[in-house]
Amino acid sequence: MGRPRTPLLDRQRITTTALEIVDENGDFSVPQIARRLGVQTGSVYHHVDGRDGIIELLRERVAGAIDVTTLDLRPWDAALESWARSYRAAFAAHPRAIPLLMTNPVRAPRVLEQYERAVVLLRDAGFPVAEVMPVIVALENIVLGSALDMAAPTAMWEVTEGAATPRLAEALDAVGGNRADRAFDLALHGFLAHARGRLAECTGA
Amino acid sequence: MGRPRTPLLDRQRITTTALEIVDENGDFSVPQIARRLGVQTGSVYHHVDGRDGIIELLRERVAGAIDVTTLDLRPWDAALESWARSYRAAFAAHPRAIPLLMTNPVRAPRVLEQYERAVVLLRDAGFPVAEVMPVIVALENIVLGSALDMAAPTAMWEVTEGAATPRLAEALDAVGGNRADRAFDLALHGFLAHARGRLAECTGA
DNA sequence: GCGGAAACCGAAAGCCTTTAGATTTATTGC
DNA sequence: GCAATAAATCTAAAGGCTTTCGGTTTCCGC
Repeated sequence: MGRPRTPLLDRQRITTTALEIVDENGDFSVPQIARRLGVQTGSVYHHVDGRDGIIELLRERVAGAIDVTTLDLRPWDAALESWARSYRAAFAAHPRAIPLLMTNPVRAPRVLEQYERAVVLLRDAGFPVAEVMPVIVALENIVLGSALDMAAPTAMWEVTEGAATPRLAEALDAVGGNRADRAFDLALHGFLAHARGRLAECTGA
Repeated sequence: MGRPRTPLLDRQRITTTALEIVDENGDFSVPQIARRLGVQTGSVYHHVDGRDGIIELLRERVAGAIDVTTLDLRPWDAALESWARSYRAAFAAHPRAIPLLMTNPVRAPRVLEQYERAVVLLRDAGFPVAEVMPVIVALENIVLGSALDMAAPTAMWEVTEGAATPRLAEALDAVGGNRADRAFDLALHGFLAHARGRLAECTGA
């Protein structure tokens, strides 16, 4: 059959289709993508660096939804909070993709720049050099832990029936449907309050 | 060949071998397990409910290392902190297994009981019913986010070379080799301080 | 002792990932 | 304009994985 007059595939369409399939099934395979695009499996490999390459594209696509402008906000804690919320929202938009994306770092320079800017933000705010990375990583732990919770609700939520855990069932009933959001808010606010305190110690003393 | 005089397989040995392989390779397959145990692939399926069943066994095995007695400690915040540390340490002992374990809830009753006890702990301490689950889930987010960080260091740690992010490189140099631990401590202490404050508001007002 | 259950083997179906060569079309240099 | 090269697709195949099924031998209760 040879080369078609107008290309049937490109990285963008492959990425979009893969994300579609992941949103539906929680996973994808190269043959599935090829079938949806009306193409043979092998053809996909001419545009993409294997299955892992597709995952990398998904990671960039999802991370691309993070709002970069949040890091321009002031004061620093408002910027950090907005960034964390936008970060989490980007993953929340594709919860079933999270397990695929979480296990490898984001390599896109676009994301690395955000970390660079976060460092500058905290240094300018008065944090000592050695304190900056712990703050950023801690925030990231909260964001990713919460994102993971949205993708893989940890146990119990479905096992409430078991009469072996009555108090747990009680506590679960008492929370609305927004348990994930409330937990995230709690962890985020707690962390920011603590960070403000540390900064006051450093600059005030 | 038929049934052997002494069984060659059991769930325990399968679990141990699977964990070994995961520790080495970050993943496992049923044929790999069979080869190590000198057995045909199909035989494994007589002891285990498929590949997913093996993952469930791994999850129970790893979670089994969580120290249950920590929840007996008082006051409540000491108990919570010890529990979180033990929880994290259990996963940290097998970092490469984390991606496999994180994406599904733990179904083992042994773990569910821990949540029941955590609920009782917080209720007794004075937390209102509706506040209990957010506190537990938030703590869990921090623990799992931090565990994930140990398994999949988020970007940058290896990409420091790029001169495009000088301030980031600077901040990275300023932290010792314990970045993951320091971030976890920061998030944990921040969260506990916040929780103590919330409790004071509830009981004091 | 006998019948059924248990534990293993061998083999096969069906999926996936990845690579290689063949074929046709586009592009580029002259 | 033409020849050489590059690009995009197909066909085909190797090799791995998961899971199931039937056959064979051994154990256990009665």
